[in-house]
Amino acid sequence: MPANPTPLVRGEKANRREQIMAAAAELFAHHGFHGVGIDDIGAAVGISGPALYRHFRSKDAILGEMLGSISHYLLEGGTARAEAGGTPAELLAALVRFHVDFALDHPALITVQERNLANLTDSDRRQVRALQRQYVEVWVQAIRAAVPGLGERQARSAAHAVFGLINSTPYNRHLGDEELVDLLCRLALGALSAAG
Amino acid sequence: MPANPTPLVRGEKANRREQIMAAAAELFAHHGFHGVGIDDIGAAVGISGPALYRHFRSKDAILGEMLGSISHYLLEGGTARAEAGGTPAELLAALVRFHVDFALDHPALITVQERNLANLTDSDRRQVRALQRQYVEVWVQAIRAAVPGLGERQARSAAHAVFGLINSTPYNRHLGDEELVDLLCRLALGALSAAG
DNA sequence: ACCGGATGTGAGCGTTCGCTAACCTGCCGC
DNA sequence: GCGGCAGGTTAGCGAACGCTCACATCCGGT
Repeated sequence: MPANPTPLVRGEKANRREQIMAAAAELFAHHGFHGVGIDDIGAAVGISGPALYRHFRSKDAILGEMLGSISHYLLEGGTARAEAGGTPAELLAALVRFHVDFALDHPALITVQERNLANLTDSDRRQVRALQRQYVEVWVQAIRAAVPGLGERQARSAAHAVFGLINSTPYNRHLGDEELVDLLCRLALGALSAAG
Repeated sequence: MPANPTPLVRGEKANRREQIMAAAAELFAHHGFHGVGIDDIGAAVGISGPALYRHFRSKDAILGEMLGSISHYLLEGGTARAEAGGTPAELLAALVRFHVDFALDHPALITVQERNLANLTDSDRRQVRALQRQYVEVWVQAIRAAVPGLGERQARSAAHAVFGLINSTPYNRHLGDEELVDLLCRLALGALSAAG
């Protein structure tokens, strides 16, 4: 039945961990970390219950790796744009666009990252927090460069607010993707330019 | 020991339900609905475990009443301002200010309302959703009146985005209350005025 | 041909959860 | 001053949870 047997199957097997993480993200986003059982996650990828422990050390480890890779991706993308050069306004627009794209491409991940930080192991939470702080710092620098007359703390608050603005939309899609990206970018940049 | 014995004590007893709801809100906001046990809530108000069932029918009922009263309060405050008259810009500013005040006065409530809708009973969720829809509608009308050239769906998305902006800040308070209220109002109105 | 590691299953463990039951206590109205 | 009710306690039930274990299966390399 499968047209291209080995490579696709092999690909699927190698991607089991990511497949599990994607399913878990969806479930965590909808019901919360403690509202999802090991069996639910297993069922969502077609295996059942304890088979997950062939791929992850624990349920906490799934969340830990999920949030870890998200914050890593965001920080990397943010610093890359910061180092790319351009005017302050261009950099800010690039950061906004980057974050918006991520939020709309991975609504479940953004939701989990926003809501389930407190459910991490202590050590996982420390790591994720550190990455998040660095990411916020990239934004703070960009905001202060583009919007004159803003203190560091005000810029930090504004950054968090803009994250909230962007992250809130994933599950409220009344608009087409293209139009929504455009609207969110305008809203975010409009907010920031009114901050000074 | 108590200075004014009867009235205060009686007041406290009459307020037991609200006292429980306030403690539960804090716990739900931090750990998620399923991450909080009946015993945790009891301990937070100085009684232990099953005594809660003298005041609430179930754990779900606590969340249900909590989210119900929040959405009721928001809708009431929103419609009151909508009916108060004034220019479209003034109305929008009043709505923003109202929502910001609520978010900063009751950070835990706003957080729970944002994150734990899915944990409600089906019937509770229907009721809360209905109230929320009406509240959003108040905003949609106000936004379209104040910002020309915005379709209904764009206005709805913008409203959700602004809720996200405002609701995100409760636990990120680097600024004093006064300054934060001011900043959030400017950000929200700046975002909306850039939406057109 | 066969062995070994990777992957999955089902049973079942100890714990925790939401909730009920039975009982106790102090206060208010008669 | 006493009876009843509001509000609290502890014990414990049944279910669900995270996780381990012993065992089955499949598949690639020698």
